Amino acid sequence: MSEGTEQLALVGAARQRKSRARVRAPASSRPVATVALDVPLSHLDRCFDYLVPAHLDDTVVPGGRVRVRLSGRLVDGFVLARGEETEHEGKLAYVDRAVSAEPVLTPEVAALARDVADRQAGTLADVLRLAVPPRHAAVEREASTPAADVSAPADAGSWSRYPTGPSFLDAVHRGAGPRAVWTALPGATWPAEVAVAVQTALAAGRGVIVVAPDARDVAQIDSALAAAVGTSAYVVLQAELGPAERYRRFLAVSRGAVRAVVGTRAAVFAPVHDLGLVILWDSGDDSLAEPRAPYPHARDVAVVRAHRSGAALLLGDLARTPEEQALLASGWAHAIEADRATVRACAPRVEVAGDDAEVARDPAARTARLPSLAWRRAKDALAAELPVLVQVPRRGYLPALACTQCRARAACPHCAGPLALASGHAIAACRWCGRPAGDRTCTSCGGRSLRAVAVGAMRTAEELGRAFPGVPVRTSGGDKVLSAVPAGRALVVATPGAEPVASGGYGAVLLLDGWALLTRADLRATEDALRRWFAAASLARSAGDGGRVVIVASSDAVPVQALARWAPQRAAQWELDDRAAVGFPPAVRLAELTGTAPDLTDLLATVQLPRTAEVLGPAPFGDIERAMVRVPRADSADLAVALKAAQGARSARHDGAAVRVRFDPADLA
DNA sequence: TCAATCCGTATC
DNA sequence: ATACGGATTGAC
Repeated sequence: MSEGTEQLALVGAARQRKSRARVRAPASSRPVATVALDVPLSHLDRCFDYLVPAHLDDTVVPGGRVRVRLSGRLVDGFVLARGEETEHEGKLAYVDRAVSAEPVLTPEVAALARDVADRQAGTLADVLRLAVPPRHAAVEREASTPAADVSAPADAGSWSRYPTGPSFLDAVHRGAGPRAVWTALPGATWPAEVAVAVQTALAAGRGVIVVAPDARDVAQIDSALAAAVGTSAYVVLQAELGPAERYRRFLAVSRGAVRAVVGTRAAVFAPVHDLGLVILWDSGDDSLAEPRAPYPHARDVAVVRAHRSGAALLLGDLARTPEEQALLASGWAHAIEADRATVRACAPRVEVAGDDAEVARDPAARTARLPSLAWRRAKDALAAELPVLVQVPRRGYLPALACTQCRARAACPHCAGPLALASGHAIAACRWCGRPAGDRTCTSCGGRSLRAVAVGAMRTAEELGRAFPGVPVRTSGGDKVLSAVPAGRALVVATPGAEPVASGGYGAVLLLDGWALLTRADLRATEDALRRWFAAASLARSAGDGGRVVIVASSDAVPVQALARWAPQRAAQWELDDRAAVGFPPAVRLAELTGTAPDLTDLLATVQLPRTAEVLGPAPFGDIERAMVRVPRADSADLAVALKAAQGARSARHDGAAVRVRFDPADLA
């Protein structure tokens, strides 16, 4: 045989093998598989039907993973359904391979993910990447360990401190799907209260999801839950687990072996069976905003999921976010909060050291620029052998422009966006719509001049320590965060969000540089400052036990007064009203579009926006550009549909790069 | 008149 | 991405 004919024979054999493999028959029952493909293209974000070959009949299951051919190349996908019919007019291709017969994508989560993708103008594939962890074949072969049964109903316990608390638990027990915004009383009881709610749903035979912003909060809930129902009644899901363990626990949930999940933001998608309750703790923390496309916030996902599935929803905080206030104002959720007398009994006494406060005479305290009130309260606590917490702002907040007279945030007269001085320009311009703001007056005091607020001048722990000689100093922040400190005389210096819990509570909590948190160049600065103040102040002992909080800030600022009166509800309503007045979320729906100038221009020219839409910009945004589109909340869905359609048209034409679309971004400056 | 090539569009 | 169809172009 010559070399040439040998080659021909080989090619012939290969072709024969191939064609023999092609002689396939469809499965005799439900031969059509509807598949959601893992492709990044926006215009391909829909289902495709494939034929199930007979030999894959048992392994192509709804919720399982397959590999199929799409226009010549092999792509991964999830089977959404098996059926008899297809709507597709043309010929169906066969499923190429059944990757896994493990039904990891439950119908409920698939529908939720579709809903979330639509609301965020994103693709189902992107949401599924957030919702379903990567497969681990070895783990899939293991059996899941069934959870311990929880049959003992929980005692309402400290929930009875809230007038509507017991009725909420009762409604959860009945499976009535109540929705509540819960303002937790200060102190360390909230994890135990979360555990009671979880136990209530579990004892009623329902599934539960608890989501918290970070590993520290998850750990607190974990230990309270372990005490209430035992560690084998639930799983903890967080990113730090590693792929195998993460998938193992995920499978325990998707197989129904475990009914309760505690975790960070991705846990809101956990395929818990017969979901009866979703709890979201501290939803104002921006770790709950997903940083990957399509940027859903765990709060929005939780709201949508509870709404779709009829599960109960509990949004718990020490303060209250404007979004929660909006849910209450619309009547969608009801409030769980203690009456004034109970709040007064649990809260510490909050005192304000104003801007012009007298600085302590003590030389060391003077060096640390400690107001004398703060210094005295700390001294008293230390004398009583109690720890003192000092909250100091982090370095490196974005410098904001503020009114020289009253320190109010400088806002654009046209769209209320933040003003900034571009390098080399003497006139401030709006970062959102780009308009120069040469001749403006401050809306709060009428002042005409602006200045950059130098924030983040962090006082060092050593500096503060010198004001209290002989007292042990502990620091918590950055990459070394303490979760707890023992009772006893100590000075604990922490950055916001990194405050350790003190056993028995702090004798005094000093919130230094309050105005620095308030004047951050972020639209959520006020909300965020309040959340961090309430969180730190909640670690103090109650007023009756001598707990004192000193905040160094202007005493006539509304948020400062809200803290002093321990009235997070009033602060949230005030903030929501303010956002409505200037047109910020959650009073409106705002889409942030970022991309190169040509891409943005093209998208904005293509998109068929709702009539009510207002376009701000594009304006420079780092190396690229940014535009904002805002609509009344009633038109949110129309805006998302319009942006999705425009993105789809662009991706179908292969016109330029995609434009990033984020709705109501958590960090807005 | 026919084939090679280009462009736009769908992808099951 | 790649494949396909229809239109366009260029050589005979």
